[in-house]
Amino acid sequence: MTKKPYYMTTAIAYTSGKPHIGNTYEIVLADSIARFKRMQGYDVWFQTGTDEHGQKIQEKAEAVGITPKEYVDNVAGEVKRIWDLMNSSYNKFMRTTDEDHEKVVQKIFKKLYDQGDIYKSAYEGLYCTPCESFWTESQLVDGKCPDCGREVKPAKEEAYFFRMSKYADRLIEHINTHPEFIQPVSRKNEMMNNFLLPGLQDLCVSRTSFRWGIPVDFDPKHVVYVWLDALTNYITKIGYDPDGSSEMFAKYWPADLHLIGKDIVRFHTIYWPIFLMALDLPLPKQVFGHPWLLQGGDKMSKSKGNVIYADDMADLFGVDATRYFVLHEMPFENDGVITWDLVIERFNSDLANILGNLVNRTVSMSNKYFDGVVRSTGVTGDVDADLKALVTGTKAKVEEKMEKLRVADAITEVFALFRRCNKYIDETTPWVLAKDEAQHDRLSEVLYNLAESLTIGASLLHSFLPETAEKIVVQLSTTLREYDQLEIFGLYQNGTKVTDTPEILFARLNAKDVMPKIEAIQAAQKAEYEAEQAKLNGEAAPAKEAEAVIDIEPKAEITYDQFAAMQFQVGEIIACEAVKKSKKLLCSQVKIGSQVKQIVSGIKAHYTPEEMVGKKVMVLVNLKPATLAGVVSEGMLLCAEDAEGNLALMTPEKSMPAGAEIC
RNA sequence: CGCGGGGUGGAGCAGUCUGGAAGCUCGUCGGGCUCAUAACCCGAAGGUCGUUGGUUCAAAUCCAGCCCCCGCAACCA
Repeated sequence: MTKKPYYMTTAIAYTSGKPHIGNTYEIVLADSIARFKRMQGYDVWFQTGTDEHGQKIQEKAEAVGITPKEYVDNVAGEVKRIWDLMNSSYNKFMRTTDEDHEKVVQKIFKKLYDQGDIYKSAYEGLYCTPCESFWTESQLVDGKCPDCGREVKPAKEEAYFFRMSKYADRLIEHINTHPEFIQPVSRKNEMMNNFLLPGLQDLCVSRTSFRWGIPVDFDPKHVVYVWLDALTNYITKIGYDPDGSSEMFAKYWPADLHLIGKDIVRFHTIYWPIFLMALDLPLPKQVFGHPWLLQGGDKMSKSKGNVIYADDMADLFGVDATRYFVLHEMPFENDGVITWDLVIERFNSDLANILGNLVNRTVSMSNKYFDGVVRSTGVTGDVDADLKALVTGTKAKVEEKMEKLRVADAITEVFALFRRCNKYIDETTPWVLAKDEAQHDRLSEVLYNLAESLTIGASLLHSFLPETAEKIVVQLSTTLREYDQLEIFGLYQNGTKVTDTPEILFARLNAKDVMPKIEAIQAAQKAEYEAEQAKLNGEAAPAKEAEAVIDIEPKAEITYDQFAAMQFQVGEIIACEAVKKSKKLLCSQVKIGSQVKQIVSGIKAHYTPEEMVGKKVMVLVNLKPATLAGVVSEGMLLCAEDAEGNLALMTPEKSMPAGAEIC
């Protein structure tokens, strides 16, 4: 009987920097699923990789003076190194700069163009360079990019578009008839309500504004834009070809699972299926948008030195402890929290106390009482049945959780087995039995039951903590159990001699010992960041002296009359409060001469209401009143703004009365 | 009325879709035990399930309103 194929992917990592613990979560999660599926007997193809094109990468490479290719080679190597460090068992690490991928992407583009799904037009709109996105007037927030809040510039670009609307109805139909397609289900409604039901916009699938991408072969001015390039990796690397696909493709497609972050669910459940429909290919069976792992309290920031990287964690705690943490702490639907305190707590309580200590005490007792030889004598006790029932029942529970991709819950089930073993030791009190010669055989049976339980437990643990599971069975002088034997109690070879030199699996950690190391890592990170910044500033040496200088777009010349039409006066802020329902706005009562005007300003990020009060500021008085966030504003407080968008109110250099004209 | 997520014992979370005795892990306190990594086992305290109102025999769970927190930045999954 041939094995059933199972094809799963992670998102491919964007090569803009070293992956941190959050990125690493996805690969470990995927790896656990892949290992579990293999144990269940599936023929698993597990693919991951890197997404290496785009304007941002081109710019980053230019900034450090190397070619984009050198840049991505570097980062891709780093990503792969971390994936390998985490012991991930991917079958293929693909890169979007791989030649075979690029070729097929070009063919796909041509095919879609030839059949009319892609057409040439022009993109006109407001462009945000850092986000590489066009926006319409109505999408802007306060006139700025809704994604990043930065300035947008009007731009026009010749571009190819994909006719999304053509397939929208088919996709809606598919989503409605395949409830398992988008997981967790809460994301499904989001997609339907926000994107599908209001009507799909055609998607821009090429760019002319940068070169670092796959060229459109019949129109070399264009490069293929990111999603058509990135998403297709799922098919190009297993042998899809518009001119005839490979056997491998026939075997594995459609994919069983795309594991992705919740932020890119939209691309995987709307654009990707539509591309596939256009190519006349079946859709993947399931897309799972996992939540994020967030740094507790403080935001993750390199400048603060509190970014948690997988390799740092692995240095401090070991690879399996790192895997355990991200898998266990990540809930199914909501974001998870990671702090060093939590890591240490989990490490001590679960890995050292419950698991490591259990293995250690079991092996120690076998050595102490029986010179390491574990033998079943058939002398059972009342409590044995309960132990055996739980141990042999664990497989089904783990399987059930894994079926639903509830990996954290699956691990909890495995640990419930280990907890039960600890309890069993207390119930049977081997040290008491050891004092009574008549209980010799009972004692032997108890230790046999423990060794057997641990073997089964280790086998179930293997998908999640591969190294640890192997270490356990080595200490017990046995091997991991086959999946379909995990419901059978008593397969541990009678008379096996366990190791006489038990190794501590996880040595308990003292926060006092660990924290200095963490502080050292964080300090190093901060120093590295500052060095980088210094280097960047240093390389822009000519500009360094003139750091305070800033150039802005020149505006058209105006006449004196136009200038004179604007009335500026000194205003004194006599009261100020935040505008409710707004993130950015403060509402000030400004005394100008004998009258008081209400003025709303977008400066909440830079001034608190308290510090506003009492300031004398420059006010544009005769501006037409406007309503911002439901509040009337009768003028404008003038500010200077630097390149980062920091604001400084203009105040008179000498004390001036409220109402004084500025001219 | 921008979008989205969330508010459950000291901490981190499950439970909410499909109403029916408030649960898990950690921590705290008390007890037990000594094979083991000061570990393990048992017990206890501790919650008006953000708030107000509604539906119901019954609401953490369904409905309506309100309050508060977080992200919409990046080093991005």
